[in-house]
Amino acid sequence: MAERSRRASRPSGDDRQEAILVTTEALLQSRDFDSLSIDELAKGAGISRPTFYFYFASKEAVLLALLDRVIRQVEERVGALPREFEADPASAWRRSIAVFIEVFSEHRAVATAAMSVRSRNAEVHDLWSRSMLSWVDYTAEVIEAERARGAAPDGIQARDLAASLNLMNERVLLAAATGEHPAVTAGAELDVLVAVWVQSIYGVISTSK
Amino acid sequence: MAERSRRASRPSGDDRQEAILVTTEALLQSRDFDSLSIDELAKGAGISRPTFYFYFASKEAVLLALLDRVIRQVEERVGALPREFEADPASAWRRSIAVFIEVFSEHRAVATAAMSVRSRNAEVHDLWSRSMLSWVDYTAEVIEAERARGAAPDGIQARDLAASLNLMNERVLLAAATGEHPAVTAGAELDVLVAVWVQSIYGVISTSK
DNA sequence: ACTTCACTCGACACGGTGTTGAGTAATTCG
DNA sequence: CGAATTACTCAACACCGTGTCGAGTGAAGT
Repeated sequence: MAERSRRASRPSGDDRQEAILVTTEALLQSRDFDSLSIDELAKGAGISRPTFYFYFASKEAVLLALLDRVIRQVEERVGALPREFEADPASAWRRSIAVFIEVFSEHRAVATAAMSVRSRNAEVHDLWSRSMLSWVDYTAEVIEAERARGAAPDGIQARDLAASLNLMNERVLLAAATGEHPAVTAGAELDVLVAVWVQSIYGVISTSK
Repeated sequence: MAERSRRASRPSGDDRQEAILVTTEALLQSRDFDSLSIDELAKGAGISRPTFYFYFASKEAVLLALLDRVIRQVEERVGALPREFEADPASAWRRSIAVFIEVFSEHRAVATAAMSVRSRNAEVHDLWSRSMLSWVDYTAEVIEAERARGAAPDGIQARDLAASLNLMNERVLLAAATGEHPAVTAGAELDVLVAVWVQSIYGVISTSK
């Protein structure tokens, strides 16, 4: 929108804003979000602390901007996926879940920082909530469609199932990203998650005692 | 162990320690853990801020003590449960999961505070991790036993499945406790979680296209 | 009686946050 | 072209919460 700086003696505002974002994500690779001081982010971007406040209201606001980019990326990639569950449902679910895993691990630092800040910061919480909500909606919709066409058996509320599965993914991927214990075997996350999803959406209990 | 205070003019150390714990859990009912200052906890227990440090090294240490009690309670109650999966596996799983839900909601405030602090505090993180680990171990053991006796079909690693399911429970219950969105329909948590557990442990995919 | 031990707090130093107010360099406008 | 405006910058300050230090106090043990 803005036609900017044609050879400015000091870097333009957009550059500095970007520099703050880049510095923050870089520092986040090796450091805890909480341990970052605004002074560090400012210094990293080549500005003073007060100047930082010209661009962002707080370090949480920086994280919010970073998280927003990551979420947009997931949305883009998930949106680009074909919605074909008829032929091979397991593969279709697998493709969707794979997108999360990819983006989550590409931006591990931002994702884990966001998860840890979520409980204290309303904006981060809301942004994440809203995305989760849209993924849960999508999941519930597909489950209902699968039940309608007879591919999946009826059971608990589709929306509750969808919420549980999505929350499971969030937590399992977070555990994997931070190297927590317990966690799913490294590298097996996709297989394991898909197995639970498919099992609980399409599975029936074998009554053979 | 210690034979204490027979009529002391000032309250005994144990009383004050307890007062800090009580005050903290009380404040946590209505307030964010982060928003609590040590001064408030001290004032609430009728002591000065420096005196607080005589009893606890930080407010995180108070939370750690509180969390420890909650975890012990879960362990006690789960340990008291009969381990009889043969006759009615679904009910057996349901009983175990129900214990978590009960204790979790009885001490909602402590549980949610602990979850939000976990990422910043190694001791809280480790304490919780250790408990999760023991629950995952137990779950994996039972799954393997169920597979061995032919009640459950083989599938992904029992330990990975156990980890995923336990992490799902943690996250779903946290979402419920904090009134997040998305969350499972209030009151339906137990049914939903049991459904997913049973389905993914015992279920087989209906191959009827 | 004096020593020791458990406990208490006033006062301080420190570190991080957010704001204020004065300044400078490009840009726009008459 | 020169003046006003806009965009940006930072030194300095006020504030708040943390953690520590060192001097106390009173009960219990010897």
